[in-house]
Amino acid sequence: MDKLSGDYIVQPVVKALQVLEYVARQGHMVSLTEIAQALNLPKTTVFRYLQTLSATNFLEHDIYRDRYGVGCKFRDLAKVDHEFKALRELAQPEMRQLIETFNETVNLAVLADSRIVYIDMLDPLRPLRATARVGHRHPAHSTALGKAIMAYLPEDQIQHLRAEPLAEMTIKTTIDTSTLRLQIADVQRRGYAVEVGENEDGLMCIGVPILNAAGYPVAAMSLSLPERRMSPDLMIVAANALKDAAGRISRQLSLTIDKA
Amino acid sequence: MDKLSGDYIVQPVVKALQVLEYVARQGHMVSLTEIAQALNLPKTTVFRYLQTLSATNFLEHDIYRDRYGVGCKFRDLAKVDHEFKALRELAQPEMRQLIETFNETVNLAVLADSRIVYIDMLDPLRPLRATARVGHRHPAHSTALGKAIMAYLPEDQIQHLRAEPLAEMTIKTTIDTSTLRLQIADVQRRGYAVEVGENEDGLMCIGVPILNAAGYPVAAMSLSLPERRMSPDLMIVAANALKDAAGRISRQLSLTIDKA
DNA sequence: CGACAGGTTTCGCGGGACGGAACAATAATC
DNA sequence: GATTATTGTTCCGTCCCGCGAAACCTGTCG
Repeated sequence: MDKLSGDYIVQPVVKALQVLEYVARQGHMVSLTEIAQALNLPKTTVFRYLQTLSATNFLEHDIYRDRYGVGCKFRDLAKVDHEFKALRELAQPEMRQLIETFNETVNLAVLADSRIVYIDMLDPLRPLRATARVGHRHPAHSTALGKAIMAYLPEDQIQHLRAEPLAEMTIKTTIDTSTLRLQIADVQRRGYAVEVGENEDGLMCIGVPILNAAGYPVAAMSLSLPERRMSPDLMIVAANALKDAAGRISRQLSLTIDKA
Repeated sequence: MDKLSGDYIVQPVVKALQVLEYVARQGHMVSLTEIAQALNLPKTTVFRYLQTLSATNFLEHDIYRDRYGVGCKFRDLAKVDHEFKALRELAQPEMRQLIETFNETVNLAVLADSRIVYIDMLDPLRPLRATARVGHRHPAHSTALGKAIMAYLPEDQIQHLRAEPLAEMTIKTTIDTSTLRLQIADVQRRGYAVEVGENEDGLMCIGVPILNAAGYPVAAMSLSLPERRMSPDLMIVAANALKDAAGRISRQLSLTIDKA
């Protein structure tokens, strides 16, 4: 009971989490009284927490035998977290390798609400570098990351992404849907996406998708650098390096993640 | 806001869980203000929940960049739950098969605090049947389930189990440590454990271990029946059926559970 | 039928959760 | 480097609501 009683510690939350923990550790459904005795809490109090935890689906209440077990919300969150963690950990060594090879910013992103979200990033120690940060969002159509993911999405989901008009990030941003469609076809053929100054002036990006076992693009990885530092040779080398790295990540993901 | 406002719903808990959920779903570390805005809650309130969730290790606080992510306690619980769930689901069909074949009680149990805990159970529809229920505990040394697990435990852990004197459940209970040692050697040789009237008078039990990929006995499965219904023939058949079933479960467990 | 265990409801009290506002620390901008 | 903006932390008074003892209900067993 050291740090669990500070000024900013909310007691109901602490106790409810104790209940949650106790239930999860038992491995079988448990009764109200058992929990109350094990945690030295009044029956009434535990009852309220169980109601609350069940209402939020963190616990599940078997009404018939009045027992409580772990609920679907908890399992959902655990799964989501597990997958993100696996993705980031598998991508990490590949990203290190890439930044070491090219000395340019390497990004990892996923699609959320029709936009891409950066979930990891490695910056070189150079003065000039990309300005995006982990957690920032950009439109899918103006980034190589977004184009890479879109190219491997089922047709109906692509449609959905173009429901609202395409935002114009810079003068070069592709805002015409039929042009975008052609670009996506290119990505499908080549296996990587390129964007030059469409998202931020003077910056370009090469992006590749990371696929799960079912071939669905769960994420994308990119190399981001100033236009002036690009050359045709570098483009080929970088695109291939990215494709190889993403392929390795995809393959390992399929092994790690539960199919269920 | 339907069932989240009933009489027995504790508001602080509901809101803290919303914070937890939001953080888990982002896939990257997030800031206080971002959470507060996303959930339409006052900064101060979110601050308190974050402190509380961090203090309990459900969240992790990166002090350097003031960002919050999923914590180790949450991941621990998720892992424990996942393993129990996998065990129960893989064992289920085998247990069904066994009860169909023998029409006697089938038990699934794990070791906790030097005692075995029943985590699943299938009863036949016969009048005479075992009285234990899911969640009940018995001493390890007086049950076939416990002996089966002990026989596959590393030596130092077996020692630990015999630290306190062996409780005498019935007149037949093995309370002599050297006798117990001989029984365990038998189990190691045969691959299954037998107990007759040691835990409850008139009842006997045949138990087999379920091993994980490392060969550690994570659980045990047993067939439990009245002594009078047993015969030498039945013993052989049942022991083999149990060993086969447990082997299949063990093998599938190794595939399902993350090695990490 | 009476006793008992386990879950649910009631109710009055008082602590502590609440959140606005002030403050501090850090980052961004010029 | 000065200034502004942004974000995290602390303070404090209000009042709500979380608390828990006790009463109540329900099903089970001897």
